[in-house]
Amino acid sequence: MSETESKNFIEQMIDKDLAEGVYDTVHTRFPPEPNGYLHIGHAKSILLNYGLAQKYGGKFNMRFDDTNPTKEKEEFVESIKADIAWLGADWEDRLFFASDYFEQMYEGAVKLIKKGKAYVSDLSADEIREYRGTLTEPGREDPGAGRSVEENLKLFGEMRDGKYADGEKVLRARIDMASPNINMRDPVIYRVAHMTHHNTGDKWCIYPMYDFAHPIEDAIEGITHSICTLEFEDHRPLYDWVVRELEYERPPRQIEFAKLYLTNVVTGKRYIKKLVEEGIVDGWDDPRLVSIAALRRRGFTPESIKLFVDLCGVSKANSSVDYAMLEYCIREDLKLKRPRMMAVLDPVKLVIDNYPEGKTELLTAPNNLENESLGSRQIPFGRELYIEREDFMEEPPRKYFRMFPGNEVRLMNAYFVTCTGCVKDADGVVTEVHCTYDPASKGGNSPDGRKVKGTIHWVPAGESVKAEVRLYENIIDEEKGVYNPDGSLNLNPNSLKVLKDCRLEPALADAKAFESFQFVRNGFFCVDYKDSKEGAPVFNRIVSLKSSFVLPKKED
RNA sequence: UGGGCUAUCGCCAAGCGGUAAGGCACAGGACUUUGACUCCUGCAUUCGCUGGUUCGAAUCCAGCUAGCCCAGCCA
Repeated sequence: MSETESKNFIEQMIDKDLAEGVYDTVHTRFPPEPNGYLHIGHAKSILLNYGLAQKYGGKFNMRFDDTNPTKEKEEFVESIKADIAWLGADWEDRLFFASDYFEQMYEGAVKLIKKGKAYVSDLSADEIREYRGTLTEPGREDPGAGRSVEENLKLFGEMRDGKYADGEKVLRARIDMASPNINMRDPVIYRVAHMTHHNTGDKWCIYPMYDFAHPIEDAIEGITHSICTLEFEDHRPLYDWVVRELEYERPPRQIEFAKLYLTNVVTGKRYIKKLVEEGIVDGWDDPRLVSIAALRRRGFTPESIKLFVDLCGVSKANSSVDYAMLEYCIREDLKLKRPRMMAVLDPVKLVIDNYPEGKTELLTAPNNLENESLGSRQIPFGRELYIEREDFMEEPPRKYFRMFPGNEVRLMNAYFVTCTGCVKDADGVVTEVHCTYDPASKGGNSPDGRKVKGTIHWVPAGESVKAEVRLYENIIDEEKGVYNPDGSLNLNPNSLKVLKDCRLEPALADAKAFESFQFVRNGFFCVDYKDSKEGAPVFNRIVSLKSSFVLPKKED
């Protein structure tokens, strides 16, 4: 970090810890439960934790918080690892599973029992809820709280040995049933669950709860700063209680920050599930979603997501970041990196009447004017081309600089042409635009120094490749907001537009899956990996340009 | 309504007692082989509200108000 940049509140806390000698290093971790796919919100946490370790010359661990086998699956372990690696967070050789610490957690629980700080309860889940009291009334003591250390030890051992059915007994921490913080009212720290665990198989039938397991996981790994989201603030006293009672030296410190929310996108798992099940989207990686896999498929880069997360900042204020900020980040990242190619999304034929019939020539086009290192390519040019339908108007509005009868424009990287008219079908739809060219203006400049106001893109009619292009918009209706009054989603009926008759310049025919390009005036596009195998590639629009789709306003 | 947390421009966000950074968005203008990009310019006499302390307050104190989180044998 540069000296001039301000530090976020977490960095300030770390600086203080380091200065006071509370810790002499920084060790962070990202601890997802393998119960679903990662999304943009997780990216913030991943990049924050990884970035902190980097800035302070410390370490970053990857850890699966797999303490509840009823929710977890192996497939999520793999997808999460892939997403984090793609984002560029490197855990080196430190990939851990909370379930690998079950023995130590068990020993910790035994230690608590021996200290009189934990006891076995016979209460049912419903009874525990009743005994816990409410937000305004204190709880009552659990009948099991009176058991002796010996009896607790024996019972807990029997829980481990499988003597009890699910829900029959739990282990509770003895803290304070009257605490105003409900998390401190003798929280359950172990429950019975006869179930096969993805990692430990059938070795265990009791599993630790998050509040007990997490601080132990952090302490075992030597984590210094355990960064989590705001909803765990109330759990911090319990976190501190666990590491204190278990007498860890240099216990980790929990720090909470606000989750990242984005405007006009669906992040709720149950809503995404519904969209997938109802076939509204084509899976958890549908480009309209903001899962890491969806963003990747759409063509977002790890760099753009890093930029985005950095621009959003870190604070404790709940907030929702404008989607436009994400769009800015991908444009910013790609604009100098990727070639600018010509692709006509809505083609109409352009005939150059004074260009020799049968003649073709190769014209040279720079791949990116702002980045010479991207080189150049050759494009075949001939008498018949395709241009964008919106680039011709028989009766143009004011300030329209493109094709209209009598007007001269530049065909990008090619020649000046003067529009002479058009041909229409019986319904009045333009089927051909006609023009004449100035052979002296090859390359796009006239030797006599005359200027044109408009430049339009084109592809050769004969040698262009036909392709499908998918334009994605937010799946949520931006005007109406995310939810309907009844709680259902406000879907945007135009969230996906498929253009089947697009024409690309020949060089685009060989584009590979995930490869991205700038289409002149139409934005940034990426080859969809799911459809890249057969025939011409299918392009997903990553993001459009800021305003080039807007036709001139009708003025005067 | 018990406890915890938050409140600075349309959206994020610095600021930590010395007189409101920055980014996104937006609006003008210049430039342009696309109207994009780039480049200029503009954009909070005011920091949820009300009092108080102080020479001086977004920053300290008090009292309000609003929003978020907590009563899983989820994480």
